[in-house]
Amino acid sequence: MEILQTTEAERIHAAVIARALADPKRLCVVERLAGGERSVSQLSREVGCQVPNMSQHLTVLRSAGLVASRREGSTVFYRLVDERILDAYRLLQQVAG
Amino acid sequence: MEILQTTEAERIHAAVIARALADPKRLCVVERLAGGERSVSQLSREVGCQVPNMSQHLTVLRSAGLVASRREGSTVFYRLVDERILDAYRLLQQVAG
DNA sequence: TCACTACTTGCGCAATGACGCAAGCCAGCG
DNA sequence: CGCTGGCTTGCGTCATTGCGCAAGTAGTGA
Repeated sequence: MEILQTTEAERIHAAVIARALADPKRLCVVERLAGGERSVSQLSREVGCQVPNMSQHLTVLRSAGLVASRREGSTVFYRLVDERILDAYRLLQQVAG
Repeated sequence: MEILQTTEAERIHAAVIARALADPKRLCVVERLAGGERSVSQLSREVGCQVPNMSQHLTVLRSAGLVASRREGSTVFYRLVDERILDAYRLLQQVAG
């Protein structure tokens, strides 16, 4: 089965991804973005937190490379960068189940 | 594709799993355990940390339900509970790559 | 320019996490 | 018994995280 990675740098990078997914609200964001891009205010309403807090969560997700943003007028839309994030999330759920 | 989960409890549970994987040393432990069960002292040697520290990391992994332990004499062996953890880890690496 | 909306950033606080070190626990052995 | 090896637990410290609130920035339109 294996070929699990070797270098410390790779482990650190994977840990950053895991850390980004290690919060219920951020997982909720991922769920929403699975349905297409959303603005910050839209996400903060749907997830149920204040806009500054949502902005911070999105910063975490973006610096982990999981989401990207696009500006349209004064509105910023976020989207998932890689569909495999959803596969990873699903696996987490399965292991959790 | 979706049907990503709905309830807050499920998200919290998935977040606990992600948090358990959100540390390079714990990922290293997962890698080692992919090759079969290991004792605490063995893991602490291979991963490169002190035994008490390793014990704590293993506690985190166990309370997330990712590993289980077995006692043989005075030695405690840990093993992976679910092979899908490795799939999840591999996906994290792929997204990271 | 002014006002308004949308978002980001800074700050302070309480909570959590990782680590080292010391102490405790438990099984096996003399 | 005590002693030793293998683990766990407790404690103190320092860094990080999530959050609320206030302030700052940027685009839009009157």
